[in-house]
Amino acid sequence: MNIGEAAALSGLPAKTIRYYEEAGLVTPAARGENGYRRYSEKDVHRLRFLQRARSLGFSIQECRELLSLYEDKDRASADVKAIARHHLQDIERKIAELESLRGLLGDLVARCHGDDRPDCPILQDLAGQDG
Amino acid sequence: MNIGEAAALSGLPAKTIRYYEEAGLVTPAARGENGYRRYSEKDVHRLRFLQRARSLGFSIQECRELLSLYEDKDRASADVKAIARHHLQDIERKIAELESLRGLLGDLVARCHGDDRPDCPILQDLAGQDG
DNA sequence: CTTGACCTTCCAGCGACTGGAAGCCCTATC
DNA sequence: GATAGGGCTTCCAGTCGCTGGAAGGTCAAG
Repeated sequence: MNIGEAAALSGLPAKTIRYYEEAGLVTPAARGENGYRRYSEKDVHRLRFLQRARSLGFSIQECRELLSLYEDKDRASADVKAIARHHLQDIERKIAELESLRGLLGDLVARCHGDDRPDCPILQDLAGQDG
Repeated sequence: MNIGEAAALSGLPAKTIRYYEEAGLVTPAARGENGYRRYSEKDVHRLRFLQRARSLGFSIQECRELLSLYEDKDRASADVKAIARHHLQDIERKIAELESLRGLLGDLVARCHGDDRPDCPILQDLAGQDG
């Protein structure tokens, strides 16, 4: 099949599939005489794997590692788990950061009366509590 | 003062200050005869404002708007609040996304025994529940 | 007079795409 | 046969907010 169909089946834009190819994640099975990329069912499976892994927030590099573990029938599940746990910690760190921001910002927003007068605790905070 | 001192006082790297200048956020009061940027106390105040706003996660564009409201003594606090609330919603959306990921991924990690055997619920999920 | 810290500009790269231009291929219709 | 349209190709540029580095000018201290 051509890239369009592979895109439809994998849920990835054709542009992204080409980008993944450049990044060394998926190489189409062959090229047609016209130069078109031709994908096999196996390629589409790989693309779907990538689609899912990316939607879980794994980086391109992590996807590479996950794919290679996936292909390795002698892998240790511990290796997969290590990658996933690392990513999970990353997510938790980001959540903590964002929650801290939400706290700070939520407080400022709550304290700003938000009318047509100029005085504003948000700007006061940004300006260093003095203006 | 030169850029180095302004950097130390504002908490921003000199490189970042130059970048903000290019982005039209801060223009140094003047240039010395040697071509060096010269910053006033007011400039440093502005830089600190930016430092604080960026640390709260406001985008460069939002910083631009916040600064212009800050300079405008006839501003309505409602305008400031609108920007902040918009940003807050953005943060909350991101938190929700990350929490969803944390749920999915945490579940997979918990279900993976993580030993030297190859079978792994994480890879199974990525591959579409079929291996 | 040299060393070293500081400053200048410009260019490149990060991550993961995304948009667009220029051009070839293929099919269908007139 | 001409034309229109869609899909495919490549390559380049832009996104966001910096950050690193190269090449060079400036300045104060020893």
